[in-house]
Amino acid sequence: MTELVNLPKKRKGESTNWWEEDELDDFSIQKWKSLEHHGVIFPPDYIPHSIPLFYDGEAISLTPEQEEVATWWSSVIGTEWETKEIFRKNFEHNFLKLFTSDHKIKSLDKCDFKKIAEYVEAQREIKKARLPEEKKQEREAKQKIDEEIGYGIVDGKREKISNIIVEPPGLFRGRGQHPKAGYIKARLRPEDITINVGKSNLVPKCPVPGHAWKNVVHNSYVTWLAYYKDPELSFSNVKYVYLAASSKFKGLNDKLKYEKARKLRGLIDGIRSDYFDKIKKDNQVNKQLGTALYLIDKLALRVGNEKTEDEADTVGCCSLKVSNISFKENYQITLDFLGKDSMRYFNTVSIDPNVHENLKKFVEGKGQDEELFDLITTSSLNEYLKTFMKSLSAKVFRTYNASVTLQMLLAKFNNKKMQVEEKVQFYTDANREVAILCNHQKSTPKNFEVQMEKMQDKLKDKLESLSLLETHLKGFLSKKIAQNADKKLPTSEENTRKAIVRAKTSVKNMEIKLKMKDDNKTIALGTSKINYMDPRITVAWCKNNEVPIEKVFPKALRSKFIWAMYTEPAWEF
DNA sequence: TGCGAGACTTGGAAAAATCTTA
DNA sequence: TAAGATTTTTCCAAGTCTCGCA
Repeated sequence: MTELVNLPKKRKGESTNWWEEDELDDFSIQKWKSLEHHGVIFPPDYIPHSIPLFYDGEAISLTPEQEEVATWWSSVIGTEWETKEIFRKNFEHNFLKLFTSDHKIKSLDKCDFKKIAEYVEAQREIKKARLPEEKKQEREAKQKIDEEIGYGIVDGKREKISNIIVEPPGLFRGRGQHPKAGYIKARLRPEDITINVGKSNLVPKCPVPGHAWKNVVHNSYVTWLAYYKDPELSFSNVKYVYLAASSKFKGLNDKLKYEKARKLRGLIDGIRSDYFDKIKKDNQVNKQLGTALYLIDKLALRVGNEKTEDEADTVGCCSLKVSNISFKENYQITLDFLGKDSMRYFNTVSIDPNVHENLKKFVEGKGQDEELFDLITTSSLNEYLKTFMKSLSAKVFRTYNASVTLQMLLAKFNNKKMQVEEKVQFYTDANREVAILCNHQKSTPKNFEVQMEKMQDKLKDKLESLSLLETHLKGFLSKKIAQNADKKLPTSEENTRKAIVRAKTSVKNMEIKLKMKDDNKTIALGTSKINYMDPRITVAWCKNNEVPIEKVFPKALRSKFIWAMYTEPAWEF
């Protein structure tokens, strides 16, 4: 077999790779013994441009603080954020708070940001028009900083950090109908940052003169290097600074995740028969547990934790409402709800008759806004799962089903003679099935229709030249001179035949490309690749079928899944 | 038991990088 | 060889799930 993957060569006796170590220290308890890093860095200060805002036609000069916020709004103009009601309302509320109560600015509608927006646009153009040389210099400067402070040292090993620059201030872009979208994210200071380093390691120097970190801790039971929380936004989550995906911390956890899903594979038959028992004969609580788990297993739904009022109103399995389900003939149901990131889940499926009957009962006598599964919680469901395996939880089913589906689909491959491109397409088709199962969507790309038309035109051209060649060939066969002899057509019968073969391939490739583009229009393939499908399935398949791994895993994924790159061709999930 | 804090994974959009094409 | 298309990476929002506390 050819060497398909460029891997670091192992030296004799060397075992510095965590995935090759027989005995891993108990990672579930203590994560590290020594931890050293440079802390975080802050985005550059705001540089005022002194362009006024116009209010009722009158130029109003702004303080730097007001101006910065006005500039954020200006950069939103022309996007859908500008007209999004909640975003607009919250922004107005928070923007007006920056002015004293006797200030004449009282309403966003009367604010004219045109001049600032022009400035923002001009800045964009300048950035876009940078010469390649400038871009290169910028990139190199960035890399230098990254090289200097973008790494930490964990137990003596140098590891990449994923996010050393703290989040810049700006407008909070909550998805869907997030009730707080449009709020102002504050500029963070060192006094907002808690640093985590080893007790005997150097505490990173605060990069802002005259300031100090909020706190320095030595917590070896966690993997974060620092955390912060926006001091102004009560609803905002804590943000952590972690090592990059290629690190041991992330890689080991990732591997453990897939191993857990593999364990589930061994238990799945028993679990399925158990939840079918619950579905059929137990009491109401158990009926709901069994039914919910059935949906999670069959449809790869998320578990659906309760949400607070400060979040968008989305649901998962346990939080489904009566309004999200409708019943069809032949034991079919339609689920229609907004899931994570307010992505719509809309699916009509045939389900088990007992489940169908249960669901109908759960809905009986309830209002549209009431919970379908009112007797269970995500905690009680996960507790039920713990009876099968200590570490089992609902999300493992998504990992398990995604991986099993990929493996099953890839196993159907039986044409090693295919071109690599066709093999990759086969893989992509399998990937897409998984993405559809997990409901990973993306919005239709800009200009999609135009691009499709262009491709259709090209295909038409190709078909035309093919038929031209075929006519030309007939000319040879009937010993007549072809009609289009003036055009550049092959001068011999043999060459014409060859040209026809080439043209046919070209047509076929174009058709495939066109179909792929259309099929992938709203399907996001990356999420399942990055998070759900065990990479070892992909690596083994690639090795078996002589597909270079870089055709399916780009650089970042290859280093994220470095632990899976040595997988044997015979490996199975 | 219910709840919120805390830590970690998962997610789509946008930016940046790279490839393709006229 | 620049513009456009496509792929890859970055960004940061939004999930899951455990744990400790009242």
